[in-house]
Amino acid sequence: MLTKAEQTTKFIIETVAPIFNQKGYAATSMADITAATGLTKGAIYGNFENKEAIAIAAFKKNVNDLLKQVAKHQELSNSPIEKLLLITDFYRNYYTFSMELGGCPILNIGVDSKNQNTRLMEQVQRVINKTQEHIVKLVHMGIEAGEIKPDTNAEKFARFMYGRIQGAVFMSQTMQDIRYLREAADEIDNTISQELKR
Amino acid sequence: MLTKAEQTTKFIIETVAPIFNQKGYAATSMADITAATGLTKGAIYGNFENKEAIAIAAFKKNVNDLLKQVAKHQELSNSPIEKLLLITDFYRNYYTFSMELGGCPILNIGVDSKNQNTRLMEQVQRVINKTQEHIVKLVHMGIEAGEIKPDTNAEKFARFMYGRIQGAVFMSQTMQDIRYLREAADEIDNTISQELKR
DNA sequence: TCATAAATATACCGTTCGGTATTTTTTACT
DNA sequence: AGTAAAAAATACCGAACGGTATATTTATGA
Repeated sequence: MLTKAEQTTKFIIETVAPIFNQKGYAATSMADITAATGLTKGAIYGNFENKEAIAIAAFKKNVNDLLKQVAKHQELSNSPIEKLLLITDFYRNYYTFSMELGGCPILNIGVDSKNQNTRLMEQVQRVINKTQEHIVKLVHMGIEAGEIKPDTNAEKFARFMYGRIQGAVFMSQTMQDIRYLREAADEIDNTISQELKR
Repeated sequence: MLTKAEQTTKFIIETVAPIFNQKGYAATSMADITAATGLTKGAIYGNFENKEAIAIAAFKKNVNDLLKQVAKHQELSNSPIEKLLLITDFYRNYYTFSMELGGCPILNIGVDSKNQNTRLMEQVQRVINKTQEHIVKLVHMGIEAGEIKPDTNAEKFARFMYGRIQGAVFMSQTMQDIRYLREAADEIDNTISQELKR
């Protein structure tokens, strides 16, 4: 069972996570946080050391929600190559999904924290590395399972896949046009079936 | 000849352009601006209506520098398809180039201004549309010149090309890894020669 | 050179910033 | 029910925020 403080901490994070994601670290004020939560500064600072700690917790929450959904979507198949296709399939509907988070946290916090907030920046890089390593692992498993060509450069493919998706995420978000994501997903699928599949 | 005020205005823009690009609108303070320029607030506000006007001027300056260089690079050939390849070639070295601007202005200001500063946001969308329309025009010219397959979907290709590049820009900038840009450029070149070229 | 206008500096405005010490309220346990 | 501990509210801090009215300096042209 959660203590009162733990409940409040959770409540604060869940409430301010989309705000930090939308507005960024510097543009989100303590007043924004108290207004959104209905709590006073005393309550906020009783649960967090400072503003940065809230921002980091909010980012982790957003990323966790995101990665959990991506992981869940991959459970629909046991085949490594199918799992890769399920990742792209997730991003086909990412426009709507990310709206609830206040945009894509990787993109938003990545750009926002660059040369600004080192701690947040490190978190972003950690998540990107982790995700790419997951793709690499899937490729290697696909190779072992005989689904994927053995000479595939897994790391290079991971960079392609992640970079292609993030570009589409940025374009869709900025131009408010879902096509960028759909077309990127289709293209990655084509690459998988034409260049990876053996 | 420029008046004193025009010189100062120009000096302010050139000095603060990389700062606004790095830190974003909210995180750049008037104190940052006075410190960087060595001028006082009186001088700044004598030349600009408010902080937003400085931010917009700075963004336009950065974009102008960028687009001018891209345009210049395309002058190396008269062939539409070669011009497309020259655009990707420009982005091969964009990592170093964009460093001087404080990162990619389209990416940085696009993400920063989203749901924050409408005026800046509109500027970003305008620039993206303009650039994509330029790519569309090149494709159409390539078709007319018999260089490009007539059934090419120019708009879709423009979305692919721009989205692919911006994704690589984000990844290279965030992960401080030039490979994303190089590999994206190579891939776009392959697409051009394999799917567009007739 | 001298008056005028343009440009810049100074000093200050009210507000908001992140953060904290203290008081009050609520919770949990005997 | 009473009490100790935990949690939240209040009231405040100094600093920084964007912006402005006014004074001072600098440039310009007769």
